[in-house]
Amino acid sequence: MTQAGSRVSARDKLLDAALKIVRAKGYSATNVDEICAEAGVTKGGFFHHFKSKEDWAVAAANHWSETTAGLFAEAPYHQPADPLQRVLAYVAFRKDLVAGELAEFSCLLGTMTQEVFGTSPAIQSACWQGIAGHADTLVADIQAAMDTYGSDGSWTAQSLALHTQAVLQGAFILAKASGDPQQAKDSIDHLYRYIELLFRGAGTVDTAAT
Amino acid sequence: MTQAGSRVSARDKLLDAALKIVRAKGYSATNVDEICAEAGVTKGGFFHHFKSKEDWAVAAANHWSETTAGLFAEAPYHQPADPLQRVLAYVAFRKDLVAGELAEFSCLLGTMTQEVFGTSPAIQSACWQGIAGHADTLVADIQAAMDTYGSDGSWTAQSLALHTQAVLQGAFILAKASGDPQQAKDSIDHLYRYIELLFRGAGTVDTAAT
DNA sequence: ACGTAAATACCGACCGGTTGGTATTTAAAG
DNA sequence: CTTTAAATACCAACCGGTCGGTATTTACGT
Repeated sequence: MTQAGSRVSARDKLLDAALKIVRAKGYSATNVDEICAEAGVTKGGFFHHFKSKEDWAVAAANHWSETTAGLFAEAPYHQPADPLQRVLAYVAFRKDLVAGELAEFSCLLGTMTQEVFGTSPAIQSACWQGIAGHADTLVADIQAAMDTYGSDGSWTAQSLALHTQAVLQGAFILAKASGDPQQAKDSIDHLYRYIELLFRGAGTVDTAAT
Repeated sequence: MTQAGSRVSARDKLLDAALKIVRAKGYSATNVDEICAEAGVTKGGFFHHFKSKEDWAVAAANHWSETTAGLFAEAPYHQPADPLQRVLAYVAFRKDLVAGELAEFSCLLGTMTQEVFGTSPAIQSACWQGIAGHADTLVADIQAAMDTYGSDGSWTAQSLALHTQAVLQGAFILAKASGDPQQAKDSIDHLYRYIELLFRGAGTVDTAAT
């Protein structure tokens, strides 16, 4: 509702600041002054755009969901003709994203969820929508793989899609606890192997996750 | 005002309060007054036993690790003669623990890790020691299963043990985000299936996870 | 095209309740 | 009498949020 091309609005800068600060310090430990300093905006500007810190967090969660949705939509893992290969390529892509600083590759939604699930239904809901919405983007490929290669009927495409998100979130926690990103990669390797095994005997080309 | 009867020290009550409050609200959002109120101790008592809130959190993390270690040591999943069955029974046991309120079955260490990994090395370290130490209790059984039934050499017992913890932590996040414990159970089912598949063809008795 | 009024964006000083932590005091134990 | 445990009173910094005001854009009548 504002904003032509060049200059970035204060609102956007405040939203971008969330990605950086909240992932590094968590939601509660992040104070408004700090957000403003990071964004180069004053407190008055903050409360002009958001009626509360909670309101800002909800907007930040949605902003994150939209931003990452764009990133994943254009990622190369959609290229393989085989649906199973697309799913495996997704997992490999997620593993590749694990690089650099911990706060840079972890998920804003998972980080906030733990802190607010009992105190802020609004933020919690925004986080869940983002996570579940992202998982939904995997369902079609998983289902296609099930249709193509068969499955034993003991699980659904959606539950596997959500499981991938659980593994990723858990992988981030191990990385944060240990201080070692490799810890996350190791867990993602297990996820990759699991999906291979689910379709083993089918036409898996078997590209090992390095 | 010494309590007659069930003589629990103020220190222990403060530590127990951590389990309840931190898991429900997170570390940063938990304030000392609230801890004291929950424990039935005054602020003076709190700072008599802990030199700071951070010090208390470190003690709480260690307290948690010790308490749960006792719980798991005496749990029935060690009974099966077959090592693979013991591992699977462990996963099933973890699934059974998912019951009641979210804050009651989730992990204190995973919850705190996300908030403090960038700000408190002391708490972070205590969390990692607890998680890694618990994972270590699974390594012998996993290794024995590998020795008994073979493995393709692409993964280690320790990495699988840590992966189980990653899945559990991630499962808790999905449960918290969605507000539905079943979300966690579904993910744990996938973990169970993964371990079965890793040893498929071996002497798996195949007890389906309900 | 132009003046103007209203809306929007943004600023920064300030407020009052909260928070982690301290200083002092009292109670009980050995 | 000394040590340890725990309570009361208190504080200074902090933090989310408010408020009055200014700069900039948009809407519109003429």
